[in-house]
Amino acid sequence: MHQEKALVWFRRDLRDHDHAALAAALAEAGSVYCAFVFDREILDALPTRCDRRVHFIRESLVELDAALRARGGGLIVCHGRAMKEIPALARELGVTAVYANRDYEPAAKRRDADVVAALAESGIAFADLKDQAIFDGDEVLTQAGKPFSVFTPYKNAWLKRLTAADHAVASADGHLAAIPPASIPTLAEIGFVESDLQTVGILPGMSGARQLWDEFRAGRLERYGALRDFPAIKGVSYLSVHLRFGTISIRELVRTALASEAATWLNELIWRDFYFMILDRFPQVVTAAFKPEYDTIRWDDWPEGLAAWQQGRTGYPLVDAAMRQLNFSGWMHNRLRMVVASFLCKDLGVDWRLGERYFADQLNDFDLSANNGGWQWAASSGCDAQPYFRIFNPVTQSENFDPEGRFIRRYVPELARVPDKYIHAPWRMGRLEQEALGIVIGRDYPAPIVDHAAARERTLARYAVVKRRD
DNA sequence: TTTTGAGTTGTTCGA
DNA sequence: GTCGAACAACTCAAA
Repeated sequence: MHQEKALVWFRRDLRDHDHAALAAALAEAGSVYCAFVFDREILDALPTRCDRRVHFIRESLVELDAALRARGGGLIVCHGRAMKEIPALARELGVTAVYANRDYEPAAKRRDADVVAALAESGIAFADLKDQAIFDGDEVLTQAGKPFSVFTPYKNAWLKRLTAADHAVASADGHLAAIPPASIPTLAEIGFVESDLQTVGILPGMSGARQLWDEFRAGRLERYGALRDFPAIKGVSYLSVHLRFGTISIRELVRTALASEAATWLNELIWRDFYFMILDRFPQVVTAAFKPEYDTIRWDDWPEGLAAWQQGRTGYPLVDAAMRQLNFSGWMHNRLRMVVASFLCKDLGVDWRLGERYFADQLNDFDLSANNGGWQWAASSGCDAQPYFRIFNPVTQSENFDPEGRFIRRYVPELARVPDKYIHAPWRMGRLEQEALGIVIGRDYPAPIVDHAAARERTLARYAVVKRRD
């Protein structure tokens, strides 16, 4: 296929290297334009006008534009409905094809189908490329040709299928079309205000990704398996937001993980593919349980419980510290995502979808596939082949993964003076001791909102409806 | 078709 | 406090 002029539509892939759609366009077209659309359909649905993700995207676009300009091109940035803007821009530029990287979310698929139809009316081709994932939903299948629903056999098949070509750099020589000077809208121009991105230490763009990646690769990749479960320790990569917006290439991460024999970290990257696959092949998970029988569970309608969880005042220090980390920074350690998700579903008895929604609003790295997969796993309604379901004990998790309470004290400063012995369950302190420390439970820090042992019994009863009955 | 081995991250109990 | 077994008990995926 040869195109005279082509347009690359950037979405969640804000980089100019190792980029499948850009490489394909450069290889196949004489001249390539680049564009991004601030999609009103997405922006208007956000709950507030101060959003770190919009801020992150905007700053990343400035850097992407500069990188493209250094190569003789530049980025055209529109603000409107993508399904109108992209076909209109394609016609205006006179391109014969639009290239984009494939997206697996149901809403994105519908949008892209609309764009394809509108382009077709003008005789313009649309090519979507695999870029977000190493393997698409139809590439790693069971011997019966069906998608996997259990991770480990999926992972084994994924690894068996992998060749160097699957993680090769996507690059091509070609010509970027020159465009007039930068016209990237400010946040104010798209109806948003500045966020505290810098304050919470997030560096956007390819340069921000590069800095984190260099640091992780040089010093921590090898120790990831040993340190990843401790939220007080700098053990993980912190690259999630960059993977979300494509400021770093998944292929580069996989290449390095393989070369370093960093199997535990590679597993996490395979989980990412797994949940892309699940969302692609089972789009009903967006609203329903992956295992349908779990939709017969009756959840409690408890707005005050949900609010206490959201605001980090459940009286369980690790849960509260984790939620406050999320509220403060837009990020939460993965171990804690499991702890707080389990707490909402299995201690408070609240529908996992409400927790999923809160994470969707708060997480800088929010990705529908991974967030939904994680919540369904925590609620036991998702992809987990265990014959029974797990109920995390929030105190035991705290003792195991924040043994000295360092993480707790960082985000729940009112407990700073509580001795290590009681930091995981401060209500166990005697009244006199509480008063001596000046931390009275119920006055200076909440009493536990539920008793875990009792909540556990209620959950066992609540979940009994999913048992097979003969 | 039937059988077999195994499943991200756990908890509790009793020695 | 530590350790190993019991818990619960199903369904996936391959042989």
